[in-house]
Amino acid sequence: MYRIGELAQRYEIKTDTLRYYEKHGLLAPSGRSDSGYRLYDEADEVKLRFILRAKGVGFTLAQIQELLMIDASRASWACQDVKAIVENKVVELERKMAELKQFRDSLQQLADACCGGPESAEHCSILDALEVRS
Amino acid sequence: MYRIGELAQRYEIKTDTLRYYEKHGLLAPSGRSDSGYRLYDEADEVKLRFILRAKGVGFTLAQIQELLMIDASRASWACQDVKAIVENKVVELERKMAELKQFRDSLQQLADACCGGPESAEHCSILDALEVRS
DNA sequence: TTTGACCTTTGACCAAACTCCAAGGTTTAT
DNA sequence: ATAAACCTTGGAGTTTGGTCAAAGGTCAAA
Repeated sequence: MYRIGELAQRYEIKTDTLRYYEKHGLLAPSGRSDSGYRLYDEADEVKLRFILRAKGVGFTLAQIQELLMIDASRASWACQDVKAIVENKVVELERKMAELKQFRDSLQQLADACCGGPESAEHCSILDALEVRS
Repeated sequence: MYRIGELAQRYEIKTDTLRYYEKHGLLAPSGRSDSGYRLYDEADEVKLRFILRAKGVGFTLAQIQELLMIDASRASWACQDVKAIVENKVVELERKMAELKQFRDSLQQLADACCGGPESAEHCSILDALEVRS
């Protein structure tokens, strides 16, 4: 069982952030010490990792909370419902990936076309690079 | 030349958002009518599309402003500098894409493994799905 | 010429996701 | 036994990115 400071330090977040997650129903410590200190266990840590990864790929805390609640109560859901929700998220992620890929390809083409020398970048327009390709 | 309402409507944003972008140095209309109405031209629209696309792939307005300023003053930059900046952005985008891909693959595997039937989803854990694969 | 749909500005307000502060209790090392 | 480094709560403040409202000016159609 870890105290809040240890968990925060290991994931490079503030203790305040963990308290914020608790307050907003995302991650409650599984216990408290006699003196009232929050105590987190391995399962809490798994949940935290999930939260941080999901946040990293652009989900809002509200969306993450939804996923966590589905997961926590999955015994009372039907497989087909969970599958549908997960497949929706997959579609959402793929849309995001496609957007990112287009953006990257455009910038990559600009970088490739740019001589990279010491002369003026007059013709290296970032706006133009992102304009043409749909 | 379009007025603020027309441009806003075409990009499904609020007129207030365009005024906000102007106030924060992202997009100023290229002119004003006699009566003081903002007038946007084709180049402003290109810039707006850039802003919306960049925002769509997760850049903050501050980062977008930076790119716009580099673009606007590129005549006074060296090719190598612009190329370096653009290549940095490409790396950033690729990191994001890799994260997204991992997340999607994990969820996809859960969806694939899930029977999708009417029985309890006890064994379809979203947290578990995202846990193992690094 | 007046009604309705536009536009202007200033300034307040909002939600999300933290982040900090104050006042105090706990633990641990010396 | 006392200082340093933790922890508690409650509440206030911050940043980002808008969004709304008030009070008024403009313009086109009937």
